[in-house]
Amino acid sequence: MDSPEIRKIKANTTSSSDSPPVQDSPVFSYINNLSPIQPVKASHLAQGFPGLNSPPLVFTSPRINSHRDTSFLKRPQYQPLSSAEKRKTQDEAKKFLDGPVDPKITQLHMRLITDSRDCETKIRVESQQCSSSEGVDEYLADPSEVDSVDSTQSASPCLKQSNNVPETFTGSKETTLYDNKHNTGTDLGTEAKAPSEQAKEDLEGKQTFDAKPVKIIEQSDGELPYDECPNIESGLSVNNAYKREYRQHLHDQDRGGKHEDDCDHTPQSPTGRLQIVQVYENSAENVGAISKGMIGNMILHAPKARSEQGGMHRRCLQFEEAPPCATGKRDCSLSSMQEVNYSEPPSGTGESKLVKLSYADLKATSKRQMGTPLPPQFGGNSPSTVPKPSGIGLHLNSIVNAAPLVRGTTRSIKLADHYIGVQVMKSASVMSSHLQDNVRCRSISLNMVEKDSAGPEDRDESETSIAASSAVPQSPHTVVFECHGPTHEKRGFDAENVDDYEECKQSSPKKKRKKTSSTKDSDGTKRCNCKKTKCLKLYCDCFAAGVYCAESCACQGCFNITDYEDTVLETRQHIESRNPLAFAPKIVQHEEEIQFTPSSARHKRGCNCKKSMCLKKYCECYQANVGCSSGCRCDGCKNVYGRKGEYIPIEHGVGKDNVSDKAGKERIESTFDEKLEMVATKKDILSTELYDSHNLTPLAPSFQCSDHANNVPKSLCLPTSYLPSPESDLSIISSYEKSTRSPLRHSESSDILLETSKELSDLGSYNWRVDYDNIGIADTFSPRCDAAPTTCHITPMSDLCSMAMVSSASSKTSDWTNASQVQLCPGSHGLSSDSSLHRRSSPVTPMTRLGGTKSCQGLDFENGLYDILQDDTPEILKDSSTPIRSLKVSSPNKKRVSPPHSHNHELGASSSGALRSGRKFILKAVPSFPPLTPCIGSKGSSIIQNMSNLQDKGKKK
DNA sequence: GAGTTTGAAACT
DNA sequence: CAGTTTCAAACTC
Repeated sequence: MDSPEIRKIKANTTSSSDSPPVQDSPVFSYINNLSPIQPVKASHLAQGFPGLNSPPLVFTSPRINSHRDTSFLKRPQYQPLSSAEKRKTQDEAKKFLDGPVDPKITQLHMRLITDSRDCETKIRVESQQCSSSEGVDEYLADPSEVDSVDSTQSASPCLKQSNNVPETFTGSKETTLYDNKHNTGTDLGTEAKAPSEQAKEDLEGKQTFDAKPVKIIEQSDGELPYDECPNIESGLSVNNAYKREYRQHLHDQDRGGKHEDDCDHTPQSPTGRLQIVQVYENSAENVGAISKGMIGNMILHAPKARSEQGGMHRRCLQFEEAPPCATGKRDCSLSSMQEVNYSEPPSGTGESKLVKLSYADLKATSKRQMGTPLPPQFGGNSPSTVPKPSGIGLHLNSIVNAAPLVRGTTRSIKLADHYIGVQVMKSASVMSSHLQDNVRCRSISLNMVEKDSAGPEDRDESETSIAASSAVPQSPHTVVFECHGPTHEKRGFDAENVDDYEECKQSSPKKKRKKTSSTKDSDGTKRCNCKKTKCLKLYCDCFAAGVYCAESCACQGCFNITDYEDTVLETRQHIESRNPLAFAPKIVQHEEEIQFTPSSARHKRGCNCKKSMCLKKYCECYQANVGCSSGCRCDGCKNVYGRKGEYIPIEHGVGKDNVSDKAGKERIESTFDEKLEMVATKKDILSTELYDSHNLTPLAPSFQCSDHANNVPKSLCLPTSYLPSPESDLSIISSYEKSTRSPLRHSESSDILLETSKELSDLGSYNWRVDYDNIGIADTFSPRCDAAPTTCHITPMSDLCSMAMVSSASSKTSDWTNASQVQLCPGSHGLSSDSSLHRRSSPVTPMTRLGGTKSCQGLDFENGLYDILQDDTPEILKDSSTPIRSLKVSSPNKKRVSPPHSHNHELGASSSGALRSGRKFILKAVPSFPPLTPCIGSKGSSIIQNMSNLQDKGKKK
């Protein structure tokens, strides 16, 4: 069917305007949808494109046809096109001809694309599985080149762009593509958008738009054409004929970036869809400028390519997302990795070595072991491991958290952060980078981004980090270990010569900058800048967090390094002797408050703000994203998270079962809403705060986004139990304390994650997840939503990932993490959504918080935080746990579980599922997170924000 | 980047 | 416990 019609169309198009009418005909459009490519091919190349069967296989629907057509066309075209000149001439002529036709076609393609998108999930899997991608890729690879050549030859901008795309394959593609995209986007984007958008709107609606800009960037940046790009291009170009070529050009551009991303990351994740979609959108928009026809083609190709290859590529691009998808695996792997690492960390060297190779090279100079927990007393060396767990569900968080620990990771994280920042702005693709894979992707993406914008150093770092990550396959731990290496170095510096240390610092202006710029690293790990205390007083965030100073730290004469473990321990003990709770988590849930609101996380000591009105980071409560409590002595408290005297209406409690019961729910919700509003209104503040928290955790980006979204989140936030996060954090903390005491943390955390993923799917948590998924879907900020659900299905982890994906779609990474967290909680943690949430959010955040410095500990929980808790906190916690209001439950594991209501508030708030979920989960989850109580607040807020963002998005939609 | 502000930590 | 000093982060310019 297609062929004849297509041919006609082609002829028409080639001939001139005739084609438009034909295209206009619904039948024609339908045909085009089925196989838009073919027609073009036929007309132009006439090469016939036997059509790639593989694609069709994947796409049974119209797409298939189109794909087939394209594929077929591509091959045939390719051959015929082998003569680049001919193609060029043809292309040019076609361009003109196609131009008009393309719009229609594009619309059709759009439909196809949308269909393809729908199918993308399937396709992704299929594509990967199916030979279509490969076959096509192979087939396309050559064509792409040809096309590119042709295009290049052809003066038409489209061709140029396409040309660029091919180039990008080599590695520069991303940038080139990106540039092209932007350029074209600006120039052609408007034109192209119209058709593409229309088509999209028709089919998808407006989903693509949001993601486009960001995605594009990401794609261009993150997505490297390494693997697939060529293929994609080829595929695109191959598609032959005018449209195909044009498409290819467009696709190439788009895909170039996408593919690159995909290549970098991996086609695995369902995220590919999102990415693809985004890419598509991006391409459509950007490419749009090229030419409507081209755009249409591009779109068609893009979708196809997506389905075929693009899906994979984009998926890869979406690494972040993909990671989430893979999170299940990743988590498992990570958990295993973590476990392994954990076991290793004690030795420390083993892991560190691995990391060191890459990381050390990169940041061999790193002064300190960022995340390294304080010496045995504090928490042993293993901290690095902990981060992974946190990272599992919430890679971002974990990353952020972990980053502090490991230099390499931190950099990667930093990069990721930057990237995230961009991505957040752009898309959620980065968001997803929960798992190591994600990390890789991020790092890669970051690298990409950095290449585009960042300086060479960062690039190198990112690359190295990436390499490291790759070397250590996906084990954030490795990164952590790397940190150890640096720490030793730092030790050397600090230990003997502060001057040297300073010199070293000077040597790394970037580090200093980062440090100076913000106390927290991009990772979210804290960086100290101590000058007089030698990092041996609570003034030092690192020391206070029970973590060794890291490279990023700009401290002078630092003694908070492994070399001075003894000194550190002594000092710590001394401090503890004076104040047993000195190292205890500052944020705790108040049972009293809990009654009112599940999420009653509060600062243990309370703030004493006089001028900041608790609206700035001067306020520890605000900094921790927790509300002020009666314990605060602040004046004129306006804490967005909860004013003094009023309990934060965290959703936890309200969230569902727990809170709902209480009449306080409404109040809480209202208060929470108000808070949210406050936040929204105070975007700046929140942004800063959130940002900080974000820094700590992946969530931050999302938060930011959410923040940007602002008020919107409220509705979302409320429904979600995320708000409780702070509380959860507290609960987590308490649990953490308990857990920390128990050696389970790491294994548990990791295990929990894995289990959670599984269990969640298996257990009722699944429902819970579903809810989140639904939410995310409802949000359906973008095509991602679609992908997300699908991804979720892929695996339990995937579910979480998908959730994350979904969330990421809306808020992207951060959201994703949150979602994932939530999911994890319900499932594995059964503990409770809270626990899961907490873990994800809090665990991560805690990691992040503590993490920067403590993240390692957190990572090391077993060794680091765990030790810390045991050593310091344990006592403190033991005592403090009860002493501290926040610590509700007695037993670490039971903490959450035992106090049904109160816990429910904490946990329940996060989700009923959590409550539903078994205790096991909770217990497990708890252990890992507790250390980072401070983070909790941020997490919670981040989660909430994410939720709110999602909600907002959904509302907007 | 330097200087100021802020509030926690430390000290008395 | 209160008051003061020290300190480092947060913030501003």
